[in-house]
Amino acid sequence: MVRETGPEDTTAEATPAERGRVRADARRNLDELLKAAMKVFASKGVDAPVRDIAKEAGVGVGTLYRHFPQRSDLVLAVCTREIDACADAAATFGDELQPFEAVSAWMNRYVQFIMTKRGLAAALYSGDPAYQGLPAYFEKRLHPALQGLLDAAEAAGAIRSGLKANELLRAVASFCAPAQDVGPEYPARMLELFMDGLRYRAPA
Amino acid sequence: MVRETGPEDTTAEATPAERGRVRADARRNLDELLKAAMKVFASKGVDAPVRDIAKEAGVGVGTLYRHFPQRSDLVLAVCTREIDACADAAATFGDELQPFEAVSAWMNRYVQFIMTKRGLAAALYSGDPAYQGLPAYFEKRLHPALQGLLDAAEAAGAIRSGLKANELLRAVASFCAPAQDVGPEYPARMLELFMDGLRYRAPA
DNA sequence: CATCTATACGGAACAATGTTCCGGATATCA
DNA sequence: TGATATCCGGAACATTGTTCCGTATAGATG
Repeated sequence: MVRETGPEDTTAEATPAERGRVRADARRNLDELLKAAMKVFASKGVDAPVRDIAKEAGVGVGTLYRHFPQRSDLVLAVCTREIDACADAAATFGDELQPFEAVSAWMNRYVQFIMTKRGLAAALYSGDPAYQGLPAYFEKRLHPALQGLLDAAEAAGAIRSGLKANELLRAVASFCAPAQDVGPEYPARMLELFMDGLRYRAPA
Repeated sequence: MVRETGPEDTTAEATPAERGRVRADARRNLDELLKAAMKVFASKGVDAPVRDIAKEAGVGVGTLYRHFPQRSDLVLAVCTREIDACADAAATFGDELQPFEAVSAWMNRYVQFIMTKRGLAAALYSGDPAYQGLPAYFEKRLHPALQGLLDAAEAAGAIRSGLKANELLRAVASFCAPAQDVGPEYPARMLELFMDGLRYRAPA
């Protein structure tokens, strides 16, 4: 992260990656690392040792740290990637499903995302400044994704009007929070209620 | 934690503490450790190293681990103690203040408790089984504490009726959650609103 | 195809921290 | 005062995040 002080590099190349020249093995390893991290985080939680991830990726720890200078950078990258995947699903559902079904399908996708990211929630609450930007990214990607489906459904008269995507996201996330007295199917039931509520006052 | 397998110990003495005979220095050290832990957790967060706590208590790590076999046991003990302190304050306020003022004073105390235990919230959300019982203890102590004050205030006609202590606790805790766009005085303002709401429909 | 160099890799080594172990100190009792 | 159950201190061990550097190699060049 040290920048050379020559007069010509204030605008252009600092690192090979930024010059667009990345060795093929580097790119491949970065991909392996991300896949491995997702797998290990899913099975052992976000607190899994870095070495486990490196081993799963078939790579040394040095390589891991070359791509992700801090452990939190890896966590961040995985989160970002999964937020993206969830957001991108909206476009697919919007294309392939009826307006209301698209909203419903996406909300289920969203619940699944939230439920598998419990350890991550802990990281957020920990106050580690490395994760400060995540909530903003979460909102930046997921809000428009849902709002688009909502607008389409409202335009089609399939759901009531005046719904705020952010409020739905927050509410659904909140009842996905862990509780000791309810079963794992609880969030799904609550979401069903929610979705029925959405269309209860639909004009059409 | 290993129990000897003799036939006579199924009902009685297993450890000297359970026989009621604890050496004075042991009891004193346990107290020092708790005080030290509270101080260190408050200044460096709940992730502070065990050695720091031992040093603050003027004690070796071995001693710390004798009293708290796991790090989480120490955290647990501190939490329990602070929950107790908060709950016990209700009796004091109930004795010394007018019914409504008692409720108000305790709610402020509760907010203060919640605000200083942010790192702890992270521990809870982490899913570590060591902390599984904490929410139940939280509810067991705090619910009756507030309910008592609420009942007294309602009986005196100082607040509206039908309030559920648990709902108030949950709601207040929820707006004490960290948010990046509000100042530190936000919870206090919200609580003020809440308290005004409490007496708005009071009969007297 | 051979050579060369910037780039990337692997894993040993280091540092911080939770946990265990045991020789020695000491409170308590007779 | 002496015996002994109990407790203490801190060195040692295990795990995990992070750094370092000698080695390997992708990709360019001839």
